[in-house]
Amino acid sequence: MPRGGDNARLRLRDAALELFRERGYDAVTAAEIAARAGVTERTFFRHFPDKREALFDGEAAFRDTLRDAVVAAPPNRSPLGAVLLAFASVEQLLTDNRPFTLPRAAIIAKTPALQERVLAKTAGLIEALAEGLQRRGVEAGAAKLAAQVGMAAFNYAADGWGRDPAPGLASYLAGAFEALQGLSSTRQG
Amino acid sequence: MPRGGDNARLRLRDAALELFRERGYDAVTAAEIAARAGVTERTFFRHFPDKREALFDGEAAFRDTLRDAVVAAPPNRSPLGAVLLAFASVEQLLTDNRPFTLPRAAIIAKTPALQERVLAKTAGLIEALAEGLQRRGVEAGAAKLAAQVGMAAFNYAADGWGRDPAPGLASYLAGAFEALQGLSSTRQG
DNA sequence: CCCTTGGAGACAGTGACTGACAATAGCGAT
DNA sequence: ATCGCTATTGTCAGTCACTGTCTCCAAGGG
Repeated sequence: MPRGGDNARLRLRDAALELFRERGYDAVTAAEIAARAGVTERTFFRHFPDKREALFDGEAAFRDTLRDAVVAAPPNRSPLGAVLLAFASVEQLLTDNRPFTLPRAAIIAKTPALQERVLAKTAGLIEALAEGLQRRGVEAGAAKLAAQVGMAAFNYAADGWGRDPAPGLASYLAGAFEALQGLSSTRQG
Repeated sequence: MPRGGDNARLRLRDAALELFRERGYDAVTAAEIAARAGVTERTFFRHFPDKREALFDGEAAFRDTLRDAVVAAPPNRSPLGAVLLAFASVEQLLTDNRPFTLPRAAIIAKTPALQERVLAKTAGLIEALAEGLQRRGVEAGAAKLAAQVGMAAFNYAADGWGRDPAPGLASYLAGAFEALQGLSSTRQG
């Protein structure tokens, strides 16, 4: 593999995050990102299929981790239980990545184009979860449904976790599971 | 309202659908759509914020209809019950629009960029459902959760309905509701 | 030492979108 | 009829995301 010690892809990713933080996503051109990384615009597009993707590097790996965690869940777990356990198992990973994901979230919150890409990534995660469930013998339709519901529960839990991480993600996930049961009852909290 | 008898927006929408069907989304330029509609490219972008949006004209109205249906559901309904009832109430509307949505779906299935936009529109629908639930007194977090779960159930139901419309959408929605209960049990269907 | 391989530069081109300004068509008021 | 008023469109110029193609160069293997 040519190209000396430094990895152009990493420099591009970092340069993009920096510039987006400084001036906002829309006000930064791909050429500027490339310049800060010390390469040409063409090279930027060799590493990332489009400008947005520079902010989502590594998502594929996370996707696979999550899918494998679903497969690895104890076989006596229900579909939804396996998904929630998988989310709980990546708590440490999510915590470690926070210094990177927090500023990223701030940028995304300001630009609709990036929010759209987040939705696409989320859909990819759901698909991976469903695939993991199918490997456990869950029927395709039920797997998709459970994956979607599990993702909704995770979002619900992550919302609380973001506000106060002390109780731990697992605790919030348990709360989300209970909230799910309440959705079918007329009694409202 | 100036401009003779014909509505440029409708012509643009129709022209876009035709051209996308003929040659695929990517191979059609905005200028070509405008030309077939008898206007200039600039006018196209006055009616639609971007090229994709030409395929999603009217979604905002559908969104409002669905939200109002949630609000109008009998007050004794559970959050999830209100959402599912709202979906059932638009069955006729969905059936009527099928001649338009079917070819559209074929185009979308072929182009990732449009699939991403579908996800954004779906997120908008979920938000509208959640807003309707909040107007019924459901707490914000629970409303979002119920809206997401309800949308997942609708997708599950619509999948079966698309394959065999005879039993009616409401019947499939009831089946989805039952499937939801099964997600927490180890027993798999 | 040559030859293969793959990342990177250079260059030109397409097409989505935007801002600014001018032109026109219908409409109500006079 | 005519004078504006306003909504809609045309025109033009420009930016920027993204792509194809060709060339160049560094490393590694024989």
